Amino acid sequence: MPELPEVETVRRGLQPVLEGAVLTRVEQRRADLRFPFPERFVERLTGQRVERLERRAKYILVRLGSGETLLMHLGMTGRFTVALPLAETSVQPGEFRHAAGGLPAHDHVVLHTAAGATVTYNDARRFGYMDLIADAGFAEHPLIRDVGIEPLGPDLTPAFLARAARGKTADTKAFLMDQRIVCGLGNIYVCETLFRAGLSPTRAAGRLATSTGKPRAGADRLVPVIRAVLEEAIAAGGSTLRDYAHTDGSLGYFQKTFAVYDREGEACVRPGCTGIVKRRVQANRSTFYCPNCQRD
DNA sequence: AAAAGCCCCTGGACGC
DNA sequence: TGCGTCCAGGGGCTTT
Repeated sequence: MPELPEVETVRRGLQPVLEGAVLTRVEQRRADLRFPFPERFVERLTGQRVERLERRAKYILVRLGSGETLLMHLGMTGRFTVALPLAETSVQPGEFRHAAGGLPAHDHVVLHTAAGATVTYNDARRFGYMDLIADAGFAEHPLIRDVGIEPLGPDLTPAFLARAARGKTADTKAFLMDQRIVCGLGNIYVCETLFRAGLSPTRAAGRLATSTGKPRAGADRLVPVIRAVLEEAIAAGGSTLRDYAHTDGSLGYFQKTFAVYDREGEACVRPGCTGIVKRRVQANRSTFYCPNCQRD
């Protein structure tokens, strides 16, 4: 379920366990996820100190003492389980399924720290992946090079959106989903953003800009809405995470009710609106929207 | 170059 | 209870 807010929530959950930790043992239980693991994956991680945990787009970046960075993408079903040294405090965020043979199903990578904690990566569909990238030249790496601006940073402005959208005939939904322009938004938050901004998902992206690339009203509305949607989701995930870190282990990510996502057939939540949320398919993904609030 | 399709993979929900 | 179908928050690759 990882879009930017979920990835950031996971990063914050892993941070107290991994930052400053030394990886004493690493288990890699299969040769590939979406892509093959890099050469000598286990050897290059074992013995390393984790300097910092960062996030870029939907990637979690583990900065290592060796001058390499472990890059992790969660795909659709990637999850981490953290087990702390004391049995009483061990927590298992998310479901913990066991295969018939004994080993938990789909636990592909396990990191053991010198302090006795374990961090387990579980990914049923294996759309996630991991890579090890030298810090020198990191920005030019193919996985990083073409990633667009961070939506919560200073680069997201109406002028930026207008310049990027100018002349584009693709619909606004595809424009916001495109990680090369603004990163971090996925299907849920694009639907929520378009609803809150009152923009039709099928509207041509080029209409965010004038013919000379200056922002029009849609671009002005999108910027604060994108920020608000993501920040609210992070705040909700963060509160869930505090519970998980200190008490019963009931993480399961951020579960908030959405305004339109997965609400086909339900009444629009906007006060006074009599619209019914519709679902349509764009680029093989479901789009949820209110045909009344998002006419154009 | 941009846009549209297809594909990767497993599991859960649902209908019969 | 079992089986078939559809759907899922990711994005890369190929075709047009």
